[in-house]
Amino acid sequence: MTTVARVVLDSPLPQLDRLFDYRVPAELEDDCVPGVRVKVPLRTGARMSDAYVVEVVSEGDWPGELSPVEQVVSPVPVLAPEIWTLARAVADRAAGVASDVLRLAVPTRQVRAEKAWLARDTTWSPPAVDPTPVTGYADGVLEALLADHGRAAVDAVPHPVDVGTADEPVWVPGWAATLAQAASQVVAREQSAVLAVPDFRDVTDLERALLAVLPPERVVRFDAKQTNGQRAKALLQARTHAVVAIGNRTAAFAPATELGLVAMWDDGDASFVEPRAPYVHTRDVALVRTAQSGAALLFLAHARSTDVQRLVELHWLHELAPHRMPTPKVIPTAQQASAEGFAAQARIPSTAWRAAREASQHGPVLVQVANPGFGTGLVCADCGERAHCRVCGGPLGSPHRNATPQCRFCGALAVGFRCPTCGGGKLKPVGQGAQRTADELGRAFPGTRIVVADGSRPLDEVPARPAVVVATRGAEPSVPGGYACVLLLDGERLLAREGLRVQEDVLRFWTNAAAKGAPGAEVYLVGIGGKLATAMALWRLDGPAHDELVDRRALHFPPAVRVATLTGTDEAVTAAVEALRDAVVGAVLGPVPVPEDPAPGTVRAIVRFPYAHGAEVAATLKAEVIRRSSTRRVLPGGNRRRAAPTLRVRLDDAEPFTEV
DNA sequence: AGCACGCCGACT
DNA sequence: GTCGGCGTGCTC
Repeated sequence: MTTVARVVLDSPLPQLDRLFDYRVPAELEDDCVPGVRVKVPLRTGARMSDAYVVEVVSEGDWPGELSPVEQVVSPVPVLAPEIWTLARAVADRAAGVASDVLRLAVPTRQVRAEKAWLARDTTWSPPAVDPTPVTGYADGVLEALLADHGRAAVDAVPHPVDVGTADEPVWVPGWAATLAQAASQVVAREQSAVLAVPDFRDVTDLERALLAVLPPERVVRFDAKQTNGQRAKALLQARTHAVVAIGNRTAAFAPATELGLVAMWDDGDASFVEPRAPYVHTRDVALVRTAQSGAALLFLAHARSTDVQRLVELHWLHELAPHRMPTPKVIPTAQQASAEGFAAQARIPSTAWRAAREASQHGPVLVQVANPGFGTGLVCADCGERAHCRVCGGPLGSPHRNATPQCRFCGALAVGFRCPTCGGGKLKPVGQGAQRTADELGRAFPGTRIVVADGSRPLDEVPARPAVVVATRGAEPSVPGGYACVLLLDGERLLAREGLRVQEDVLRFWTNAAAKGAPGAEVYLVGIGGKLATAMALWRLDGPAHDELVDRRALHFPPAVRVATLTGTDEAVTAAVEALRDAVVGAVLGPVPVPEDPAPGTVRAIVRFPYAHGAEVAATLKAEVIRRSSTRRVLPGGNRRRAAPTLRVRLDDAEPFTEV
């Protein structure tokens, strides 16, 4: 009887994206177990490919003669069976290659981490954990949902929460407290939780919240700033006992044993879009993983994404909102550019300005602005003409107040600027950045400490003392206990952008800043009226998501439908569109020539299809890609260089719709 | 990818 | 007659 290892090759080639059978030599049988890395011969004996063993069987599928496994690279099983199943399903959903997904899920080998893991004390297991009750929601509702393996869109607690003790407070965002409490419920049953958050600061907040309710050996961190060694260690640690795996996109692939909960904070954040093939969104990974594992699923957010709203309207997700919770007191102030001293200069309506000044006497006030830096550009002070670089024609900007204007593109200093239109020699900024607003507020709030936080000057936390904190959207520092008052400026500018997700994004920026306020703090939404202002004032953020989804359904735009972007030669794209003709919905967009022509003659088409046809569309496209990749084009002119693949496929890329 | 197999032009 | 061009196809 022969032992056969079925392996997945570490290759991005779509035609190799299936299991291959190899004979396991007797001397490797002990180590050649599912999950280990191996080297196997491919095509010719001398050429080796890296691979993972997926299963070991006594008889394979392959009728021909089997090549032997060359080497077991390490006896440590790094590919958990459920992660293989997840990668396979995620790749299939995206018409992609499983080994591309594995590259996201499994870090490269780290011998030190493996040695430490092999030398661990296997008799030790961590002490049992007591569940921490979930606060802020009706008694026991979230606990019951977790115990039932339920799924829900959860409105987050909209202010900071103290999860510490009486002597030592630990202030964390409301969502972080809820996720930590939910995770403790799951770990108390000796099940694991996987929690994905958009950015590094969120991981830090969540870790603090978790360590307040769980011992450190129950928390495993996966984040983008980790070294390979740390990631490899975390990967192995996640499988030893029930843990909470936290982190960014890759956390969704953490091989946590006995999965009881998958949760995401702020799934609408663009950081969840994976930039590497097959470009899967963490939300989709979470959905596939819960479907496979039966774990509970929570999407926490203040402003609901249209994607989650769609799942709510399908009754795939329950809705859960905080119980008897003070919400931010949002006061929309339609812009009155009244010439009222400093307030008008700082483009703050007088009511908001008075409230902010009053609040700044006893606590910090948050002012959210749109753009980083001093301003968005410079114009001639006399005629208002946009100032351009004399060297390259790029836009001029000013990094600091009174600094010499500089080209944004080539960096040339614009010394002795003369306006080509009117000959004027003075420039003034257009647009308002954090620094400029801070300067203006410094004059408007004499004697008050002014703090600036933006991309170039990040600040995680400011003390709960009187101050005015000017921050660009997304960079707002936290305050223990929350801000006394929040001012949201530049809303009109944020909404002026074009694109499918603008409204969703702006609501997320606003609500996430508003939730940094103390319970029931006043939040001034400046210059905004209409439905968005009403939704903010009522703190009912599912309304805009529903309205938006209605519009998208009418237009056949995502996420009402799924989309596939096909790029390649005219012939390949046309043939792929033809192969899909029975599955699509709405008009096919294109094929049209790609403006930024990767290779001459490249075209792009966008097809839209219902979710129900997803598996069929993905399989058809994958088959087309395989067909096209085995016959490659030779560039005209006898060029030895290989041409771009004749067909590339990307599913669920909303980017082409952002400029519609 | 990378390499073998296979069917048409210029050479000893 | 055959040596070799690179189009086509496969990899357990």
